[in-house]
Amino acid sequence: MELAKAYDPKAAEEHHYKRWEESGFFAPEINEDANAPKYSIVIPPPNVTGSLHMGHALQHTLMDALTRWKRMQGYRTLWLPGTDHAGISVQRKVVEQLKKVEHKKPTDIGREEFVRRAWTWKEQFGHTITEQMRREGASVDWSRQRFTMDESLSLAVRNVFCTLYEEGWIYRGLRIVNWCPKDKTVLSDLEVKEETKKDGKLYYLKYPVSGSGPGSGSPPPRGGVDAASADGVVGSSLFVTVATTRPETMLGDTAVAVNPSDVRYKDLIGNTIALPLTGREIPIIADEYVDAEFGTGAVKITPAHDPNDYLVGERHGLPQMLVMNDDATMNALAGAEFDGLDRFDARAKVVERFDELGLLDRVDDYEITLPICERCKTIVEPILSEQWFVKMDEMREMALEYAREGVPHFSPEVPHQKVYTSWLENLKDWTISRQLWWGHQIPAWYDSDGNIYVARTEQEAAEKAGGRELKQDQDVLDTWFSSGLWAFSTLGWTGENPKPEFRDQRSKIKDQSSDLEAFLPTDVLVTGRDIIFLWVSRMMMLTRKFTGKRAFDDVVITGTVLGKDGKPMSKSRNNGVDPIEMFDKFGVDATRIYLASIATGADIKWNDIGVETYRNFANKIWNATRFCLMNSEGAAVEPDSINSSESRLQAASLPGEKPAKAGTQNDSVADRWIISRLNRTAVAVNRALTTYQFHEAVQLLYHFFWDDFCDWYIELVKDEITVFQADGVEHEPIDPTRAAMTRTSILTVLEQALRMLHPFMPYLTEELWQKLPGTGSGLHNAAYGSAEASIMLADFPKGDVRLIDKSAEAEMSAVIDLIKKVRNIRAEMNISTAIRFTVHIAADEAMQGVFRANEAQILKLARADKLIITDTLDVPRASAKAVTTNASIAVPLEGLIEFDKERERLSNQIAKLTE
RNA sequence: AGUCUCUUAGCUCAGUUGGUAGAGCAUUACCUUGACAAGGUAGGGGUCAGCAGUUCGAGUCUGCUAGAGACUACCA
Repeated sequence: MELAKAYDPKAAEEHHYKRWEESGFFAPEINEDANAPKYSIVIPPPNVTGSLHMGHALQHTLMDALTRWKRMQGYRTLWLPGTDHAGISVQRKVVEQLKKVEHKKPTDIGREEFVRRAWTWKEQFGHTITEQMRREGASVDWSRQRFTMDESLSLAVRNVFCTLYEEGWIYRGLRIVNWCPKDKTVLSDLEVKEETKKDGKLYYLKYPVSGSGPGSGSPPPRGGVDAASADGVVGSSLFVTVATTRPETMLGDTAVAVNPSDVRYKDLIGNTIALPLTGREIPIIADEYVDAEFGTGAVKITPAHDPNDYLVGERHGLPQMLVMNDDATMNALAGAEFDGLDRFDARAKVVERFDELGLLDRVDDYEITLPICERCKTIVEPILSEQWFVKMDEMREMALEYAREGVPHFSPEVPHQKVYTSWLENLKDWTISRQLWWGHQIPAWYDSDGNIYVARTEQEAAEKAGGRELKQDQDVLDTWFSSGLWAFSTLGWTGENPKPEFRDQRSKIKDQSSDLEAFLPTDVLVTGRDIIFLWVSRMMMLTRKFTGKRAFDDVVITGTVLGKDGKPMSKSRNNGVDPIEMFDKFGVDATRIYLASIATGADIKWNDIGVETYRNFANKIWNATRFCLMNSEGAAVEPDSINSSESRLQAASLPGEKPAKAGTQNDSVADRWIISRLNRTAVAVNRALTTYQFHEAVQLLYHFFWDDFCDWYIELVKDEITVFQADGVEHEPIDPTRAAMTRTSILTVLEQALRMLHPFMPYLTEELWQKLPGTGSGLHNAAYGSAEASIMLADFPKGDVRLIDKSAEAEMSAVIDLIKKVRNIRAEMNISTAIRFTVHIAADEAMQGVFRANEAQILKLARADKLIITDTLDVPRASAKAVTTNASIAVPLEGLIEFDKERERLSNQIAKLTE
């Protein structure tokens, strides 16, 4: 059999996935061993907003490598796929589409129709995502694919909500929340990001103190207290100046606060302010919250528009005046003059009016960080609003207890283990309601008196309400609420007992009723650092609360794949790299193994050249296999020939009998060496994967394959196995028995290497494996004995430390050293490769034996025609000499080079270098 | 402001209990030798950001300095 001259990824990628999937290789049921240990991963469900990006490709590669590795080891393996409904993101996409295509607003078509369109959107992009994952080679069990709004997962959501409500862990309350005026919904703290504005302003507004005048006993004006000038603007003569970045909120001020120990204001406490533009009187209060050193030491208090002010207001019983609408325009409470104005127009107008009244003290440039909506970048407005919250007191403790035991364990450990723990310690309540239509509608109903009935179904609510007319809460739950259940809701947990049957339509699947018992806790979660708090922490809490188990033992945090400019990939920067383009250009396998070669958790600047390197590696693997196949006559893959030390010993211990298999006592140093290297590599690869050091595994495999196997082993045994030409006729190798044995061992070593590469390069390795003689289901891990043959079910090499042969490695390294030094002499002396010469070697007795045993290989690879091996060197003066760790070598140069020409060349070189 | 990370060859990056610096790409010379030019052979190139300390010995441990970055909190 002869392969094409170069590897064509597309040809290999075309058919294997389909066969794997259709043969059920991805499902845990493929495992025939009832006692097999289990291994499970749930995928971080991609948002159904669009297509997958390079970050997904990275995470999927790592998850797939782990899954394939464990599957090959005989684990009952489940990698569960699915997608997330991504409330806000999808809602926004659908709104945009509606506007663009039909020039309509959501309210024009109504909730029901809107949700229907969102489902259509989900179908479309969910499909795109699953097709991309198939291209990636992801060995996920599609029969268990989930969506966060599946019926069973939605049931789980309702049950969790109701249980938490009944236990008092969920409550409805009036709080300052983050409000996005564009999306018109509340956001959790984690969905709010920051943006630094260098051109921000700090406005100093003068508030006239009521009923005070000069000589009324107040202290000499200092700090923010101003004696009024003669203009007597609003009939007052004393001012308190406050500083604010949001002047428009003054319309909702209900107090001015000062520090109780601030002597400047001491006598003003208890007085009132005539709040300009509103005609309202507000008190001057004392509160420790105020920092006397900052600004003027006097703070306007707007309880309905600022979290700190809210707390001050609570302490002092201040009224809460909400002066904005949900789109961040001012409302009627702001006054007729401002009603309907956008918050920024209102700001300008407030400032303008203060200026007109002579109450604008000054405006400073001030760098300010603004809260912005993570999704739409709109400036978030803190406002007072009634929402649903999850109390974090008990939840926090549940996660913290685990954290103290080191669960989950993060890789890399630094800094995530610590950051995760300290974040938990300072956790605030979680706002879970969202003013959206797309998502899980909150299972709470209200009667006309405002009584709340939280129930699993409308019927249950109606019963509780005793026949009163009910209206369901219009809000939906935060996307992360359902995501937080992902580790167990995807495995069949619904909170119902007995479990309802949602799986009827999936009749071809065997009994999965025990998925929850079998696969929870999952083994590892692979995800990005941006959702450690949003998702990882909540899964730990909710999984423990509802199943009593850990969601997962380990968390692998991947780095960020940055654009070529070193910045995060984004549409606005136009620095994105589409995984599909890379697949097309370099192949899926090259892209995958490149992604796996990145140090765990490290950010990476995207670099096509990195992928190209592994594309070249793929081609190297292809061509090495091509060579082995061209010289495979009479041989086949036989793992026993190299793997089982027992059979090797056995074969060697039967005197007078010919070895039953290749690779026994007749092993050459080269054979013992490559077997040793193979096992050393296998042990190290397993260890690297166990500790999630993917890049290390990749490096080990790369160098084993390219350096040890291709550069040395193939070159060393080439003559033994190659069909050669002489006198225009093809000849079989001189020693056919030896050739057959070596051909078997080279094929077997190659096959072992392909198995180890499979988790990273599934397509290439399957393509080649299928072509090797002797491969078949007989090579499968015992758990897959009767399955159709595939490398993905082959037994993953464990590596046997007993086969690590230190003396063979030492001998080979002496031989390699020697060959390299001779080659170096040739290159330095500028001797043509066509010229063969005599090499003198001086070494101790043991090493002499080693060199004699490998004389043929040394002669060939050093392109020498004679070795003279002695105790001490005895060579003419005109010899090139070199020293290795174990030997001194010399090559007499007489007749090899023309000394005159060499002298000339060297002096030219000297001249050139000293110019 | 707090916590943390990074700074290693021209470029992109590995370096896991401290023991004489590694890879890929780029580069130089030679080689179209029957697996592979997406290749082979042999090179060149680094006071591991700086300073001080611990140690027989420091890229690796400690402290400080200088750059870069991340996260959390606050910012009237």
